[in-house]
Amino acid sequence: MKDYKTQLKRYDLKATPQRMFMINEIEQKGHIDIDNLYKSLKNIFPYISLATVYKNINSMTQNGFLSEVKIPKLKTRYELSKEKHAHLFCTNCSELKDIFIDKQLVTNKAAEKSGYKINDTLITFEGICPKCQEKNNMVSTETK
Amino acid sequence: MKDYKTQLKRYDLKATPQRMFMINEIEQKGHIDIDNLYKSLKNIFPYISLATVYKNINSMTQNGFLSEVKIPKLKTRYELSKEKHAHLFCTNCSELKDIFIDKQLVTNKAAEKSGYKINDTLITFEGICPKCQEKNNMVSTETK
DNA sequence: CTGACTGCAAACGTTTTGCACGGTA
DNA sequence: TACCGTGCAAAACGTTTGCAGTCAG
Repeated sequence: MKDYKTQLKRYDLKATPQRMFMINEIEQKGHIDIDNLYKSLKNIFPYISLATVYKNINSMTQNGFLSEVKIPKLKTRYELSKEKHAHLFCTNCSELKDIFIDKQLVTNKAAEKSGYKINDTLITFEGICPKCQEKNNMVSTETK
Repeated sequence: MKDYKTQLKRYDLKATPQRMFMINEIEQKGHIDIDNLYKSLKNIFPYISLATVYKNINSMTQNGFLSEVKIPKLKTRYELSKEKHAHLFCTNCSELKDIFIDKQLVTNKAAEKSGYKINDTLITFEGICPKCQEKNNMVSTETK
């Protein structure tokens, strides 16, 4: 567990217990949406307000401490900002994972073809994760 | 202008005037959000209801006739479903453009590294479009 | 001690729903 | 003619705001 306090200070945010636990929860889960975050927080702070969760998500997202991850047909999830990466989304179990790959080639190609000056490349791969592939195989074997 | 009527029939949807114009508008604009679509429709159908727009967007999105385009910090925009492509988004003027590039290489790399069976690769490039680059240069030249 | 943060309640904006009428096939 | 689609109004949902009290620095 990293030194969130110092990081928050850098963003002029106070290290309240609610906020500390929010960050901890986001790091543990990797990616989480507002509802699930709120539910987790309720276990520790029964009187926490949804408004507080929103206010903190917003303040931490605005200054770049957190990032939004938007995927079609899915509620927005949040993650700690980290070095550039892509996302893997399992359309079967909804798992969302980071993957670190080199985007340089495809980015260069797009820049060349379009004339855009590209500052960021967002990639989400949708498919079936290894675990779900296994499960599907077991099922199709059973039903033979 | 393509034969929307036949396409709609394939999806068991009736070709109402409202729906036909929605599709036409989406094709013209390329990508559009609910609000702007509603405003355009009002010009032709002054009594059209927002509920109708939502209902049609939903029915046409569910069966794949339309696709959602979600970009961080932006309202969801809709486009006609078409062959796989990526998106270019200008963070200066908010233009959203299609770009047809080969995603095979980066997709293969991700599949190999992760073990996922990848069915779709969503890519959005964020940057500055050629027009805005020009404008910026003119400004910086003027103020020299 | 002071300003930022919290919880609560109300406000606000967006999306969905139910219903009676009208239009497409 | 039979339903699906429309418009309207209300409901439901998600998010933001204002305020008074509390806590971190």
